Amino acid sequence: MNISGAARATGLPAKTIRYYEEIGLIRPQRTANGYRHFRDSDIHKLTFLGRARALGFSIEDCRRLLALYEDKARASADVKRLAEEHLAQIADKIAQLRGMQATLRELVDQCAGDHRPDCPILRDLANG
Amino acid sequence: MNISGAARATGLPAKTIRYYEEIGLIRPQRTANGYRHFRDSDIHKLTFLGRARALGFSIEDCRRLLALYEDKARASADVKRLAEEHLAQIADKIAQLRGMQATLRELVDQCAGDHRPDCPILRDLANG
DNA sequence: TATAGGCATTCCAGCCTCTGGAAGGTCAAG
DNA sequence: CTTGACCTTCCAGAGGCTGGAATGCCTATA
Repeated sequence: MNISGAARATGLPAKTIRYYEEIGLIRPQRTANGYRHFRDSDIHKLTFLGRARALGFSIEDCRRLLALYEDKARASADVKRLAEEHLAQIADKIAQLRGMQATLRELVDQCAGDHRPDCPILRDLANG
Repeated sequence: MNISGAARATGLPAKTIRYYEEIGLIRPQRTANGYRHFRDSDIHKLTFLGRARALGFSIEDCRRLLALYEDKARASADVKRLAEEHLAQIADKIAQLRGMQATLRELVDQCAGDHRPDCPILRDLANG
């Protein structure tokens, strides 16, 4: 399977697949003409990566997850710890966004939103 | 006031202040020796920028907000629209994070987290 | 006056994760 | 033999800083 097939099979853009090879997440073989050749195991890994990325894991976390995935003597505790740390980061981000959301929602609700210049949003940004 | 004073006054790192000048958000004067000189209006703008960034507005949004802030003939509707669009983006991000959170939480809860290799998290990543 | 230190300046590189585009090689169909 | 769809590599840019190097200025003290 060449790169466009791998892209179709995994849902990842070809550019992204090349990038993942460049940073050493996958090592597809090459055919005589220099084209990448993706085996089933490469497709599996790419799919794995796509799902892990969709769950918000960083590339470095993905690298670790992939290593655990391939290590048949892994401890599930190691996977769980990674996932829990990531969950904590997600929770942090959500909390931060909710803070912004609450503040901004309040300001927006107070703003007349008409042709006049007076604006509580700008006032708040200017004066705290 | 020189750059370290401006940094203290606004809570922004000096590096960030230089960057904001580089991209044209502020235009501090220069003294004879080439040092930046920050007037009160510059400090106000930097403070404004710091608050807008803290609410998650992009740099380009900040540029627009600053322009509206300085335009005494603005319509508050323009500010409100910007803020509402940003609110929508925040809501999108939160929804996306919550999706990840729900999925990952479920997987983590199913994982024994012990010394054995069997792991629902990896299974899910591998097989959907 | 020499020196030390703490400021300031500019410029370049890197973070993260791709994404777009240019310039060129390869392959199958007509 | 050409066309068009692939493939390759390499370079640049996105956003928003952040770190570091090399260099210059200013002030205080010995």
